[in-house]
Order: sequence, then structure tokens, then C-alpha cells
Amino acid sequence: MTNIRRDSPSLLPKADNVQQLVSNSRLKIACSNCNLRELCLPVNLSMGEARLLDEISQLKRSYGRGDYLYRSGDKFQSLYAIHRGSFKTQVLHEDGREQVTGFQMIGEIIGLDAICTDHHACDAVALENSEVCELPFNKLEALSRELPSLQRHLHKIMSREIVRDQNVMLLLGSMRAEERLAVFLISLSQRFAARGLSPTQFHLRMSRQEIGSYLGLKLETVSRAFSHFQSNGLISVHTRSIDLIDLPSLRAFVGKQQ
Amino acid sequence: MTNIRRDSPSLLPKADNVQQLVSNSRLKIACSNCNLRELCLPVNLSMGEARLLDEISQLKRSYGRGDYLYRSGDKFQSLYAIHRGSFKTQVLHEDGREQVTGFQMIGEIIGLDAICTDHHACDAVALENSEVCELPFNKLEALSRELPSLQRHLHKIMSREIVRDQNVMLLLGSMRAEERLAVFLISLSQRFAARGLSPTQFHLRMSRQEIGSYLGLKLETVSRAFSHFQSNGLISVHTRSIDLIDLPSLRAFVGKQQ
DNA sequence: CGACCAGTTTGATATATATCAAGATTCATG
DNA sequence: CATGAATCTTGATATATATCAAACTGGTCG
Repeated sequence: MTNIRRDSPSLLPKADNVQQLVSNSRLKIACSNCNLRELCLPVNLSMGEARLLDEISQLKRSYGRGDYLYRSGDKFQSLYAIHRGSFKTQVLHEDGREQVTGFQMIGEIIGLDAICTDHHACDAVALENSEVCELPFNKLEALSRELPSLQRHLHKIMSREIVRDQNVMLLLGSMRAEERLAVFLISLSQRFAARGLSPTQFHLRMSRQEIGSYLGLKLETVSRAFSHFQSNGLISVHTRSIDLIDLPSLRAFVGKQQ
Repeated sequence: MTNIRRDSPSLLPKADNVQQLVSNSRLKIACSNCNLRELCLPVNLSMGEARLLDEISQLKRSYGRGDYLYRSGDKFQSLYAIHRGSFKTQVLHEDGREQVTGFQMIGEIIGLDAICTDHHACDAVALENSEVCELPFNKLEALSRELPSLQRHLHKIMSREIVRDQNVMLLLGSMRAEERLAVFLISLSQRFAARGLSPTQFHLRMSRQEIGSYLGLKLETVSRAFSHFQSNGLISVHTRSIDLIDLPSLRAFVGKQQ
């Protein structure tokens, strides 16, 4: 709440990411003070321990829709905690094909893909006006050697990402188009609920094409599935405004399809 | 090489996994001595540091084809390093659908999915006679607080798993059947090569149905794709024996399909 | 050795989703 | 407020893969 804006020219983003130069701003933010404490990194930390985290995450950057937080191939420096807004991550194949691998929202940590090679393995793109807290990974590792509960939390975050990805594999590998969309909507619903937002009424931040890429479908198929759910009274859609009218039936729909 | 067989009845596997009672044996194994040092955990460790690892990974267990290393829902205790043989991991949906999420081979670490909830999120099943080194996670975490290079290595292993999964998503979400199989074969080839085995001639440890589950295809489609590659002179298949006759063309095939 | 059984191959047909195309709606901008 | 561009919806058709079915293969075991 009491974030202090500041400028630190010595920490300008890399020159190859020109958009960032325009849209980035920097803000001091204190983990010990942040209203995302439950969602984000500092769990089970004493106030004193949380202040140690403050030391390493004082930079906040903002991005506009379409801005890249990082690109595939960028040198790895930091993880990012999403403080406001949302992002998509996508992997690109040489031949130009792209696959959206996830949508990330407030309180989620992004950038874990880069640890293994020291270079990012995917792009992260803002879906709306967004802010992230930068967490220099070296400092995070050093601190997690001191604070076992932070260490465990970091491990849990990475493990959760693995489990999530495996569930997407299940979805892509064995579900039909409408089931995939139902699972997607239910998952969004849960994530909004976990953030104190409505689990039934929300605004999609991504296009039909982006949803389709994530779900392994063409945008027309996504659109048809939305329309079909609507005509069955399961949901109400107006472009990107969603109302999950009959969430139980939507849940029951998944798996019913043999 | 100088592993000493021993029995420790007090450490019998859990009673709900009867098969293990039959097929498990326990062997002392020393990381500092292991010929998998490069592939597995102990990287960049001094001899003294590697001996610390010995302390936590002295149990080796064996499994026969079809045995479960762990099941979805099992309480999380340990990670496992595959010392010999191979495993598959699979997630099961309530409705009975299953999806193979990966095939793991010698030197790879398995069980990372369980950290986030303290319970395993998938099954791990031996594909052949196999041995694993058990790595109690609490001890591994404690040691990695002392040894920064072990800590970093653990992070890299988890990150690598995330990247791998994202590449499977790309495969499942945007590639055609034959491309998926080509990617699968190329990936196996690379992994065999990294272990000093032939990158072109190998024996598949999994059935057509398991390959199909992993690739989001039916077994008949997998079989047809094998036959088609063979009739094009890219590979030679005899049931589970594979010879990648023209690996460059196989690589070029991926992506050619728009 | 022979019979069986699980796994594999191959063929014919069905079907879900992609593709192509045209309008309709929403959004950004001057 | 009007214009154009992007996004979304819907329809007609094409196509890749699933499904169903039958024959073949290889290994196991009495």
C-alpha cells in the first residue's frame, strides 16, 4: 500500500527489449507489507524473516498489453512475482508454430523454466497492464539456504508447476475439445475464487486464438464450444465476459464424454 | 561397483503395495562411487561433499516390470534416482482415462510431482527390471542448504522437468501424429546418446499403447506411423527394436508439416 | 513342441476437428 | 461520431485420426 516510486537508471532493462524502456517503471515494494503475502513467496515467515525478503525484491516493473517480460533465449537473472495483471507464456518451434503453455495471474511466480539452462525457454507476454516484483534468483537461493520454510516453499512452487503441466498434458492428450474448454473454465474459476474474486463471473484476458493455442484447438473450435455451452445453459458468454451459470453441470460434463 | 547387499526388515515398504514386498531388495550404494555421478545428483561436489550425499542415499530398491514405485496419493517421503532400468509416470482421471506423462531412464530423478502437496500426483511404474536409489527429501533439502552446488542442481532438475513438460505440451497441442512420433524417437535417441548408448539402435521399453498415451494418439495410429516411417526408409522397426536409419531426415520431417 | 495370449499390424469406415469463407461484432483511433 | 482493423461467430466442406474388426507375430508355459 505504501509503495514508494523511485527511479534507478543504473538498472535499466536490456537494450534489446525496447518496449520495456517505454513501459517499465520501478517501485519499491515490501514483501512484509504486501497484500499478496498468502499467495506469493513469504509463507510461514516471521516478520523479521519477511523483512529479509524485502531486501531482495525491491524492484517492481510495469508492463502493458503485449509487452514481453522476457523472451526465449534471454539470460536468466530473476524470477518474477505477478503483483498485478496477468501474463501468458508461450514456446516457439523453429518452424514458427507456437504453443501457449500457461496463463499466469496475480500472486504467481514466473520464470522457473530458465533455471536449468540459465536462459529462458519461453516468452512471457503481458495480457493487460501488469506489474511484477523482480526476485533475483541468486539472492533468493542464498536466502532460502538460511530460511528452510522459504526453501520448502520454493520447492513447492516448482513442484506445483510440474503437476499443473502434467494435468495440461492429460487434457491435451486425452480430452475432447469441449471438455478441454470446460476444464479451462473450471480452472480459471478456481483461481479467481482463490483470490477472493467471483468464481462464476469474470473477464477473459486472452483471445480465442490464445485459448485455442493453450488447449490445442483452433480458435473457431473454441468459439463453437463457447456457443454450445451457452445454448445448453451451462454458461453465458459475451465475447470475453463469462458467467458460469451452471458450474456443477460444467464439472459433470468433464469425463462424461467417455 | 562395491555395493553391499543387505536386508533391513524395519524399513519394509508400506503394506498397501504388496508387489513391492516381493520384488524389492535393498542394497547399499555410495554416490561417491557410482558410475552415474555425471547424470544424477552429485555434480561439482568434492569427494568429501559427495560422501555427505552417501549418507542420505544408502537404500537401493529393485522393481520388476509392472511394479509400482509409488502410486498417486501415496505420502511423499523421497525422490528416487533411477540406477538401472526405466519407468513410466502416468496421471489418472476419475473417469478412468489415463495419460502417460513421461518415460524416465537411468540417471533421472523421479518423484518431483509430490513436493507441492506432500502426496504423489501420479503413478510411477517400472517398464523393466529396475533399481532406484531412494533420496529422503528432508535430508536432501537439509544437505542442499549446506551445499550450494547441490541446491542449484536440485533447482535445475526441477526446472528441466518443467521445460520438458512444456515441450510435450507443444507436441500435443500443435503437432500431427507422425511428427509427434518423430519427436519422440529423436528425443529417445538423444537420451540414449547422452548415456553412451547407440543413438540409432535401441530397444523400446514401452508398448504401442503406452507410446500412444504419451503422444495423445491411439495405438493403431502409432503403429501406422512406425510403418510409414519404415516404408519411407527413415527407420527400421521390428516390434520394439528400432533402427533410426536416416536421423537427419527424421529431424527434417518435424516442422516440414507446416 | 504346440497352444495360447498379449501385443502388433493392417484395412474399412466413422467422426471430431481443421480449414476455408463470409458476416457480424467489438475495439481503437482520428 | 465515424472509420477501419482486429476479433469473434457461424456455415460448408475437407481431412486427420479414432474406431471397429480381423489377421498376424512373438513370447510363455504347460
